[in-house]
Order: sequence, then C-alpha cells, then structure tokens
Amino acid sequence: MKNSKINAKDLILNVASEIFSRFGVFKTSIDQIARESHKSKSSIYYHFKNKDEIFKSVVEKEIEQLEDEIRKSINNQDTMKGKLKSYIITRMKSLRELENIYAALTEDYLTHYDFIKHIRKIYYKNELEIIRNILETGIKKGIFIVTDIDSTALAIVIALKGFEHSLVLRNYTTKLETTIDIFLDILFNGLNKKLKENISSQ
Amino acid sequence: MKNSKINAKDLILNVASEIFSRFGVFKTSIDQIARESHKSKSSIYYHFKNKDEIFKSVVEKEIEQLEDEIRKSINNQDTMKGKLKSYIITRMKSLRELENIYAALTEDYLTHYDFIKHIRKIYYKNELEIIRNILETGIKKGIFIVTDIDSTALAIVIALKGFEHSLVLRNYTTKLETTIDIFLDILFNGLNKKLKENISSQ
Amino acid sequence: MKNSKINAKDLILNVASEIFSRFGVFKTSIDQIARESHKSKSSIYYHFKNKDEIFKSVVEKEIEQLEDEIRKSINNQDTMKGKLKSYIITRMKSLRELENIYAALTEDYLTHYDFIKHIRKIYYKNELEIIRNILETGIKKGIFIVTDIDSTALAIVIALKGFEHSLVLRNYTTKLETTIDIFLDILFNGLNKKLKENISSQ
Amino acid sequence: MKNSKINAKDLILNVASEIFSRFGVFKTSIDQIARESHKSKSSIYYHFKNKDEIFKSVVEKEIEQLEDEIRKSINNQDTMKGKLKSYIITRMKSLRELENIYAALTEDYLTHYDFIKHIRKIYYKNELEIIRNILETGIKKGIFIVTDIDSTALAIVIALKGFEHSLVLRNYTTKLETTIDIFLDILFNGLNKKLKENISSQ
DNA sequence: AATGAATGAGGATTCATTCAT
DNA sequence: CATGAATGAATCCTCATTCAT
Repeated sequence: MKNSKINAKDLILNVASEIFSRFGVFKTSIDQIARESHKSKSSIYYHFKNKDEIFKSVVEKEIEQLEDEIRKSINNQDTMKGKLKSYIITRMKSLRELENIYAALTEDYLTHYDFIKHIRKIYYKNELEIIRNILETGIKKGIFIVTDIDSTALAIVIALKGFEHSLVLRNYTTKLETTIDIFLDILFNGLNKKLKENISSQ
Repeated sequence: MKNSKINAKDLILNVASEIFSRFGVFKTSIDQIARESHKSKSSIYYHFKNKDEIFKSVVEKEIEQLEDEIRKSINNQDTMKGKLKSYIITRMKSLRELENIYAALTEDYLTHYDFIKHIRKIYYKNELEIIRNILETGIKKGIFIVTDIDSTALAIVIALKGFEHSLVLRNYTTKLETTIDIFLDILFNGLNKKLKENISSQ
Repeated sequence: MKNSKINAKDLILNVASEIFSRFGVFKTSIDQIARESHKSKSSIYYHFKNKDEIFKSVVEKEIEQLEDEIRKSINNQDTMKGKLKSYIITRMKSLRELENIYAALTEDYLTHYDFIKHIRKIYYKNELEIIRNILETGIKKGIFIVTDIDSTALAIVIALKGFEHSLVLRNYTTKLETTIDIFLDILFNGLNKKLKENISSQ
Repeated sequence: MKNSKINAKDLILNVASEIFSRFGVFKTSIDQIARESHKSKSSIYYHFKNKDEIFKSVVEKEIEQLEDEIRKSINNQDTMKGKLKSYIITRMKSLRELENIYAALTEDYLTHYDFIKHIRKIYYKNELEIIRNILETGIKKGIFIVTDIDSTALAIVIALKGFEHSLVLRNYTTKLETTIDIFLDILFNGLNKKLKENISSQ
C-alpha cells in the first residue's frame, strides 16, 4: 500500500527534470510540471518553495549521478588513451541523459543562479584535475612531452567541450565515435615525446 | 530628408540584436525592444509581423556579417597555422558580438524554429569546408598526413566549438589566447607528416 | 504531566495575538501562526474551526484583560483628575499591547464581522459609562458644571480616541504624556464650575 | 464623439477610490477594480504600473481636494470659534468622502509605503499650523491664555482625531454636530483667559 | 492530539498581439 | 508611418481549508 509508490517529491523532480531538458528552464511552466506529474499546481508548491528551488534540486541530483559514472568509467581503464577515451565517452553518454546539467553549464543566462556558478566552478576544476592527472601520468611514463601542463590541460578540456556540444545538439551522431578516435589520435600524436623537435610554424 | 536617418526597420533590428544577445530571445520582450528603440510597441508590429520575424531577421543579418569577416581574415594569412589561428580568433571575436546566433545555434530548445535548423546546416557545412580546405592544402604541401579528411575536419571543427563556448561563457578569459596557441601546437604536431608511424595505443 | 505545559490552544492564541498585532489580521496567514507556534497548519485547524475563529478568540481574550486593567487603575485613584488621567494612561498602555482589538475596532473593513460590531457596542458603552461616572461624581462634588452629561461624556470619549490613535501610530511619542496633561487641564478648566457664565462665541 | 467620455485613467482612479474606501487597499483586488470599471485586468496595467501606483494616485488626488476645501472653509469664517468649528466640520465631511486618505493616514500597516509617510508628515504639520494660528490669534486678541502653544496645539489636534475617527466609523452619527459643539465649548472655556488662576487638581 | 499531503480559488503581473485613428 | 489603448492568455505564487492516518 505504500512501498510501491514513488515519493511525491521525487516524482515531481523526475518529471521536472524531463521537461526541463526538453524545453529549458525558462520555457517550462509550473503548470506543465503539475500537469505531467498529475499533481495540482499548489501541490508542487507544497513540496518546493518555487521554480528555482525545483531547478536547483534537479541539477543537484543529476550532478551526483554524473560524477559517479565518470569516476567508475575511468577506473575501469588501464592505458592512457583508454582512460581518456572512456572519460570522454562516458561523460557524453551521461550528459545525453542529464541534459539539465548540460544546459545549466552551458546556457549563459543561467549565470545569475548563484548555485550554478558554484557548480560550474567545481565541475571545471574536476575536469581539469582529471586531465592533468592523465597528462602527468603520461609524462612520468615517458610517453608525453608537455611544457605547460596547466595550459595544456585547459586546452584539452576546452576542446572536449566541443564534443559534448555536438552530442547534445545531436549533430553528426553516427560518426561521433570515429571522430573522437581521430581526435584522440591527433591529440596523442601531438603530445608524443619522439616528436617535439623538428616542428616550426609552417 | 531621408539619408541622414537610419531606416526605422534597421534601427529596430539593431536594438533587438543588442538586447537579444544580452538577455536571450526568450527573455526579451517586445516592450523592451520598443522602449530601447524609442518606438511604440505598435510601431514594431508595423514593421514586423511578430517576435519570431524579428528574431529571424536579426539572425539572417548577422550570419552574413560573420561569414564575411571570416572569409576576409583567412585570405589575409599565408601559413597553414596562420590561417587556422586567424580563423579561430576571428570566429570567436565575431561570435562575441553576434552572440545571438551563437545562442540560437546553441540553445537546444530553439530547435523547433525551422529556419534555425536550416541555418545550422549551412553554417556547419561552411565550417567543415573551411577546415577541409586548410587540411587539403597542408596535405598537398606535404606538411600534413591525414587518412580520413572528412572525419579529421569534423574532429577539428567540433573541438573548436569548445573554444567558442568558453569564450561566450567568459571562462578562462585571461589565458584563452595562450590556450589556443597550445591547442594549435598539439594539433599541428598531431597532423605532422614526419611522425605518424611509431604511435600505438599506449 | 500536564501542568508544566501551556495548553496548546492557549499557545496558539498567544502567538496569533502577537502576530495579528504586528501585521494585522488580513496580512497574517495561518501558515505564519503555525510556524511561529511550532505547530503544523493542520494542528491549528484541529483547535480552531478557521481563521475567523482564531481572531475571535484572540479578541475576546484581550478585551477581558483590557477591562480588568482599566477597572483596577481607576479604583487606585482618588481625585477626579487622577481618575481620568489614570484611565487614559492605562487604556493607552494596554492598547499598545492589545493592538489587536485596536485594529479590530479601527479597521473599517472588518465591519462585517458581526461579533466585532457587538464588541464595539459594549466597549463604547463601557467607556461612556466610565466617563459619565467621573463627570457625575465631579458634579456631585460641586467641581464640574455640565448641562448635557451624555453628550459631554461622548465628546470626551471621542476626543480621547485621538490620543489612542496617536499612540498606536507612534507619532509624537516623546511629548505624549505632557500633551495629555495639557489636554486634561483644558478639559478641567472647561468644565470648571466657577466659569461657565461669561463665555460667548468670540 | 470624444468629449463625452471620461478619460480611462480617471475612470479607473474613481472606481479604485470607491472600492478602496469600501474594502481597504489590501482586500481590494485588481480584478475587482477591472470588473467595476468595465476594463480588462491588463487594461488596468496598461495605465498603472501596479496596485501600489493606483493607490498612490488615488491618495494624491484626494489629498489635494481635501486641502482645498479646508482652506476655503476657514477663510469663510470670522470668529475664532467659527473658524475652529468650520475647520473641524469641513475636515470631517471631506474625510467621509475621501475615506482612502483617511485609511492611508490611519492604518498602521500602511506605514511601509514611503509616500504615505511623507504625506502624513506634511498633513500633520498643516494641521498643527492651522490650530497654532487660531491659538495665536486668540492670544493676541486677549481671548485665550496659553502657556505652551505647541503642546496645546498638539493636544487639540490629537483630540480632533478622535472625532474624525468616530465619523469614519459612523458611530454616533446623529449627535455628532452637537457633540462637537459641546467639545468646542469645553475647549474654549478651558482656554479662556478669565479663568486660568483658581484651578487646582481637584 | 497531531500532522503531512494535497488542492481550489484567487491574485498580481507580464506579454504578444490587435485595432482604430 | 506611427501609435495609444486595450486585451486574452499565461504564469508565478499564496492561502485557507480538507482529509487520511
């Protein structure tokens, strides 16, 4: 009589999450959320102070899931390239489902949400950290040659954003894995130790 | 009697463009456009059928400017790296001003605008074309070694998106130019002919 | 087991009273009362049928306290002026705390509460009665000369309202006691027997 | 075709004024104003920024009328008593119609409106000024004897508030004029020069 | 005796759009 | 060309009240 039911708050959160990612936060009305969760508008307000609070809860929930999945996927790989690739792919697949965070991290006009600013900062720090680690391990192993680790990590992180972006916009969906492979090849070549001497601006 | 005045329609378009990029299409009201262009709301409706029509006009106008600037900037460069770098920088600088399109091309929830879909297609095709040209020239000159030109071009275009993205979100603003340099270095190394043999998955 | 605790009903009443006087009946929500009495909203409804009932109870409770205090304060004085002054001061001080009633008796738009109408009648009757008594005693003692006792009592009661009013609005707070003194001087002079002949409309 | 119509803004103001005085500002909804002025809710918002703005406009309009009428009525009287009485009566009659201001000047919870605070200050200053003038003229003519003019003026102004109050609450309506007469008698006696010596606290 | 959950009815405000002039 | 006036439809949010437990 009670265990088969999903908590009302969670139900609302799930519905909201789904609608947010379909239409964006601004274009989603509380009415819509109420309708699709089969609650009254005021019920929504019973559980959440206001729209922002709903959005906040949705994002917080998703960010946890994301970090979990990424952590796992990296640990499951041994080679450098494997780790990096796994990282990129997992991140993308997760983001495909957690489009809310993606929006939160992407859409400029969400900047005024303070908690979004906060999440962004942590999120980027995490990403940089992960890439830095991979780079450092590569250097130690004598595979990579990198002068400015921080800037290089940054460059890679930024470039990877482009892939997420394409993913969420669902362009090029078919070839995306191939494209990632090619990108990683270029990247690894570019970092490879046995080169790095006879290159000049051509 | 008429040449000293800016066409009313253009005035509105300019104002709208500016506001759209500050607040996003959705959060911009006709009222706001009317107020800031010193016209009455009904005046706006005299010139444009509705809000969508304004947005459409704004985007069309800006996309032309963007392509113009990019074309010029590439032609002004001789070296491969110069062309690529010039392309990236110009594109970014233009996008900073033309954040409208950027938003339009990015914000997923605008997908239902048919003309946005249309513009996206053309826009990506253009980008791919530009990168392809650069790659092909590099190959012909014996500088680059590339197996699958299309996929490589795609990988690069996508990675570049990450940079635009960072730009618009105004993260990492200080180091961005350095970061681009480093990225281009990796890229050129990665494509360089004199390597491309002794790399395996490490 | 029960004597150390304040009755829940009374607790609610006290809290409600305090909030009502801070914000007025209309602007006070049941939620607010619930929150500040550390009860659930439904708990409030367990004890009281509805908001009106709460208000009613609050006012009834306070009106009793008020009358009590006034009765005592008058009995503690011997002279006419002493009684009158004591009456005014006590009434004011009490009203400051029982601003609820004051609001109830003042706010015109509460007129539709039948019980407020009822209380008003009684309340004014009481006041008139008190002033009448003072006047009659004064006349008997040969101090006052009054033609129409009822109308005079009424005039005084009404004038005193002005003082309450100022008190509640917290204007002139500093000089108020002095002002009351002066008013009483004028009043006593005006009623004094040894005059009352050579005044004409000047 | 156009001169027979009342300005829409004024129409709304009139209707609002009337409803405000019947139900108070808080209990009046924009919907109600819209309905009774036969406009759409949004029409109301076309003419006024928000509810507060309507209230503000209503009060400002009425305060002007009030001051006008009072000025005139005083000038039409020669004797002291005549002036005072005329002042009181006019003020009351006007307030009966301009119940909005009355509410605004009376209801404590309106204090947060800055413009109300402002009006209140000016309004009280005006009243004090008028009474002071009357007192000073009386003193100069050798009719009154007053030690502390300011405090006396204040005492009278405050006492008069009681009458307004009774008026607006529509208590004692029948006898009110008589009551005012009696009050003025007491007042004039109390201030009369030929007394003021042999009074002690009785 | 108490309360968590839910809700209908309202209420303020915004906004794209229409229309007569 | 231009605009003042008007409005329907949405939208966020509040609140008194009910009910099952």
